[in-house]
Amino acid sequence: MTAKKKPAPKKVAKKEEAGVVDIKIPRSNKTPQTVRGFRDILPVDQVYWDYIRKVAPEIANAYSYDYIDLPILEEASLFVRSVGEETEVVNKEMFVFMDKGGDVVSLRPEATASIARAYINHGMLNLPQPVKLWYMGPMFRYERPQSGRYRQFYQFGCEVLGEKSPVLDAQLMIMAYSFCKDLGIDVVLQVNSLGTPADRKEYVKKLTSYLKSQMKYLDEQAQETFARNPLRLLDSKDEKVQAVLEDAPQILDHLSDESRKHLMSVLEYLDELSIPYELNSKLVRGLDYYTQTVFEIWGANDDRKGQLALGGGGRYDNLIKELGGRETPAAGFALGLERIVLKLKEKEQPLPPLFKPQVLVAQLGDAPRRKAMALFEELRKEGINVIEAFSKSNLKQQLDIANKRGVRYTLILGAAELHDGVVLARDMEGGMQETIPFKKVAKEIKKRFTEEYLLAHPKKK
RNA sequence: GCGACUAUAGUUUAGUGGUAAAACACGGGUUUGUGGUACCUGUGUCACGAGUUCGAUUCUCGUUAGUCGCCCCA
Repeated sequence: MTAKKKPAPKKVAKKEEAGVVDIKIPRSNKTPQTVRGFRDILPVDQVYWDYIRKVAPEIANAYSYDYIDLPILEEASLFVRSVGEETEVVNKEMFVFMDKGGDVVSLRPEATASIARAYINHGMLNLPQPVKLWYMGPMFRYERPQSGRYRQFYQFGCEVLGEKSPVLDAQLMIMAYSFCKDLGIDVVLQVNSLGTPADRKEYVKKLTSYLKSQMKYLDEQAQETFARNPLRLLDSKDEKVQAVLEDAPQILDHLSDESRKHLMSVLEYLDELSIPYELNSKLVRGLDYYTQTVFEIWGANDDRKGQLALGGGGRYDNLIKELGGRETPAAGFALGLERIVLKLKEKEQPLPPLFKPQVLVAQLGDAPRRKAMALFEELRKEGINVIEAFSKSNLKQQLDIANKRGVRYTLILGAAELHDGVVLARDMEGGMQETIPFKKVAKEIKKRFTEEYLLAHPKKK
């Protein structure tokens, strides 16, 4: 009576049959370069990433999302089943290859599919619902690089599974909005609903028959898109296409009562909190798993042309079932962090670094250096932002570094000071110097950096 | 995947058919104890490969990479 198990997919007998080849790694005398679309994010740019790494967990924690690490490599079939076979992401942008065992694997092009897989694999349906997860990490798509578009790019995303309440849709949008807002980026949400799969099917039928009557106004490329997925024509940037679409049926007019109610409820929450959004009936998303609410985050002053969405998301009530789990409603969003950084760089006020050195310990000679190192450790343990330049020997260089790093005080320790058991504290702003006994240094420095002191002596710049 | 443009020091740029210049940045120094100014000094196989030429960093072609548009997406 046991249901017949499907025979396990035949293991490919020989690697050769699977097309696995031993790759000879070419020897090159050229200086190595990063591969196309991949790049180093250098220390000068890390200040932006520091803020992102600070704000992302703040937002996630505030809404009770738990962090999850997901593998960068997955079975390629995961994405075919989730993102969709006919999507560009899957059929031409995935980093797919066969590993040495003959398995077809892919660098992840996005994380939602992995989240759904993890939810199923680990029986998260037995946890209190909804399960709220967030992640941050690199994604990979084999695309033509452009500004704000790399083959390795980073996403911050939040996913909520096991609950279909519209309040969660709204809350995800609020989170994405707040993330940008906290970083000082003005954004507007674009919101639409794709309804249930049945609604969507019905609408696509109507849209198709309308577009068929307009075929003569569509160019070859548009016709191709139409053949592949008529919905994709809706967000076309082509003016002619948009002209044709003016009289096209709107999806919002073809939602079932239930879908309409869901959307209205989402919008009411957004209205209540005065979150800026636009209802955009032409917003469709490139991933097949979306149902009901979909949204994107655009820069406040961007139009659709030439501007990239900072992020997007929506509801995917059928995905987990598609992947073999139980029917589980879910929703989520992801933000493109390179694009966030681009926005941060556009700001006129540069972001102040999160670590602001306060004091530099300078030393002259071997014995003073040993004492200076001990002093450095002491101040560090006291929580003072102290820096040093122990590899330098002359005072001039050390003061130069103190100046460039913008510390307020340089503590100078030479043979004379060592002998007297003091340091010379130089105020880098006025040039005033005073001697402080070793034992009092930490206390004195702290005193000078209390808030009252900073208020009375506002920082320069 | 398609189309266009670009490629000279770490960066931004000049320049020339006879093997390169400036500014800024960075390192060192201006008699080994005082920074933000000044002066001196160092740092380039002129992206890579081939062709034309007596000779190419300069002209031509190819490759690679970047930028922009399309496609698509974050």
